[in-house]
Amino acid sequence: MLNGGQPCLACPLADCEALHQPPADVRQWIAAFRHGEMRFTRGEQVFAQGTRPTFLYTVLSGVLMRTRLLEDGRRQIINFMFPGDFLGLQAALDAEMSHTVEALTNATLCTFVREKFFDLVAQQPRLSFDLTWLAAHEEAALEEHLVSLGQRNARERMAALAVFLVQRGIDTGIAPGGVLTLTITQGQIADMLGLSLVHTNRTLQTLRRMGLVDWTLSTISVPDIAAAKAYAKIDGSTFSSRPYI
Amino acid sequence: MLNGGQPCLACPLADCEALHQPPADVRQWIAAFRHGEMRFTRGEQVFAQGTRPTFLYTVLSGVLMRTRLLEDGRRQIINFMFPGDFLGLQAALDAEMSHTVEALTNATLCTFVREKFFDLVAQQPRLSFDLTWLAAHEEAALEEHLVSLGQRNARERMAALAVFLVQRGIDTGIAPGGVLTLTITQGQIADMLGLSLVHTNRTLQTLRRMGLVDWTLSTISVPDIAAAKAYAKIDGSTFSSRPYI
DNA sequence: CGTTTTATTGACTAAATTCAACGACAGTGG
DNA sequence: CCACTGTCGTTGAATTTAGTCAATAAAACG
Repeated sequence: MLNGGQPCLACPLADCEALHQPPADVRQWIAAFRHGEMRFTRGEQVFAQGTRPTFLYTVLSGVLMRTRLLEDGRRQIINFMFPGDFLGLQAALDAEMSHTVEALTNATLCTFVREKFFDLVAQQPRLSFDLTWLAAHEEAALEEHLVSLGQRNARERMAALAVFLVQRGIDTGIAPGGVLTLTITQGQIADMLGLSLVHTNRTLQTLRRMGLVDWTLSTISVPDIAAAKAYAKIDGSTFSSRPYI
Repeated sequence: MLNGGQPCLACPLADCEALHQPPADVRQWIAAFRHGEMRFTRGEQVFAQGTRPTFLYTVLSGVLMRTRLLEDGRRQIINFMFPGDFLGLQAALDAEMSHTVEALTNATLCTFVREKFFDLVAQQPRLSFDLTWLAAHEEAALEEHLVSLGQRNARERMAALAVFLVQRGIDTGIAPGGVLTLTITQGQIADMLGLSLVHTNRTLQTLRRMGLVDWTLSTISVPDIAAAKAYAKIDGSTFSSRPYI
């Protein structure tokens, strides 16, 4: 968890096909604007529900999850965060975080000082626009999860989640050959899908037997994405091609 | 559905306590920027899933809902939109709408031309900031709904929804005395909460008998909001005080 | 090699869905 | 004024889905 790190000119996201790459001048501006880099190890919290963090983050590498807790201990996983995602929009607006963010793998984050957020909006409309793009995209993902929890049964939900994770892995270049190496326990799947642990286990076995997913503790892949999408009733319109920040 | 209408200087949202009011110069700018007003009657669609609309909207009066359809007819209501809310962020970024927006009451919307959206971001950082605020707030609402669908049982879900609707009605000044006059059928409640119609009916009766909600076809109120929040395990941190646009 | 976490299984219970009617009510046209 | 139609709400019974409890097996970890 330290500052410094290489300048933006060597940003690891520069190779990412899926992101727009900013022109040189904007890149210079970001290099001056950003605060540094931080590393988090698997299981570490980036920020906690109910706090007002000092920093905002962009994911440079790694996968994280956003969770929300009820007082009685029940936990809902809201979404997973991949390279290129922005963390802390609520904090940017001086609000209390409504959720916790925790690293699922070792992760490197690019840090920004929260108080300077308005400068970004005022001075870099293009970056501001991209941030709005990210927010709209994130909202669409939450919509899709709402559809899952509200309308799909356990098997459909799990198939939809597998497709979502693999797709994001492919889009962000961390799932070579369509195989995403990411440790997710069945307990975490249960907390994401709103199912009990036992039912999650049985459902996962069913999907494996059906040949719809190939999902173990540490890797996820979907042999036939089109078939899985059809099974889970996911419509084709995935919008891709992501902006930079 | 016509243009014109009164200028922003007489905007109906000007009286709304919960919104920041822009300074005179910004207000002038908006008056020139906006396209006009449109009226929608109950049941009319503002835009449809899968399309790229020409206009973006701000809700001046009325209540609307955002829904998402699966091919087989299952429907999930994503959220309800109240005065001050912004519609079409996805469209602003030239993406296809992932959902349908439909008026639940007669509604007046302030219209903006989609192509000019970037001008707003570039010329009015403060408005851009507020838009980001709205997006973050909307995301927090979706999070809360995800928690409902994933972790709460039918009774808790319904209590949480009642509290949410009444709270929003109060915050936007359309629920005098804490009573929100809004026609929502049990079928719509079912589609919001991911429950069957029959179970929705029985759950609603239970909540009425428990005295937790007073919810009929056309009005919603919650006699003891604190008690209902405790019952539904809603934590206190509601963030209010909304920006303008 | 023990310890902890994670996965799996069976038996039982609770929650929610489905199917199938029926009732209440408002609007319409004769 | 009254039958006709459509929407919305309500009820009972049977069924399915998912949750709970309790125990064991299998990996992963130091």
